[in-house]
Amino acid sequence: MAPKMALKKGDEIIGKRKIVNKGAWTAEEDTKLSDYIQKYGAKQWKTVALKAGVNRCGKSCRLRWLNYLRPNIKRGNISDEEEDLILRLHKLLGNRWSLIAGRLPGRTDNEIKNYWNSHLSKKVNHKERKSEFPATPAGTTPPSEEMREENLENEDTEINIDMNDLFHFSAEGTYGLDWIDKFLQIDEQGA
DNA sequence: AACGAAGTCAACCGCTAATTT
DNA sequence: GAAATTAGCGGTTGACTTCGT
Repeated sequence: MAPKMALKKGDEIIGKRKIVNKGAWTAEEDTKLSDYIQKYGAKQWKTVALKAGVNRCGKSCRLRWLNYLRPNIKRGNISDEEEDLILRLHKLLGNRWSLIAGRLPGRTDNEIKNYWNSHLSKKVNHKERKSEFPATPAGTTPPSEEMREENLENEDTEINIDMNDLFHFSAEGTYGLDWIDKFLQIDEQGA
């Protein structure tokens, strides 16, 4: 009698058969997937999933490879420059995480998204709330040093640019990211 | 030390767009 | 041109960790 296959939490089961693993990837699965992709390339994720021997769906393999296993990936320690770039690009593009990640070599859309949700969105909300309380009228308590610094920072990140121009520009040209470069150049000059 | 709340992040889900048949 | 398949994206979830009481 064949031994029962151990089920981990989250494994998907149809009937009495274990179909695909779910949840956190093990080191063994990572190795198998990396080895397969290095040999045969990262294309046709369904095939990769089947042949790499990881018992995962193609989607899961793709995500794991793109976000953690592929070469030249950077993890953690987002620098001030990167953070500044994320803030500016988000101001311009909104939640277009893959586009933003495309401007940050080695960073993934998932990491940028997580970083935004756990760090930057709070910062931005904090600043926005502060800016709802403008200059104190004469005779009342002047703004604190901290608040004045916040205001200066807000001025620094103010974007003095006609967005219609930018989108018109992007529509005229190719679908490349030249227009974002243009935007960033203008933004840097303004800062 | 124990517990709950809050924060973080890896992974999944559902949807759309792009590509293939 | 239509249908099926695959790839990619953004939102959300849930496990784990850290912090405060």
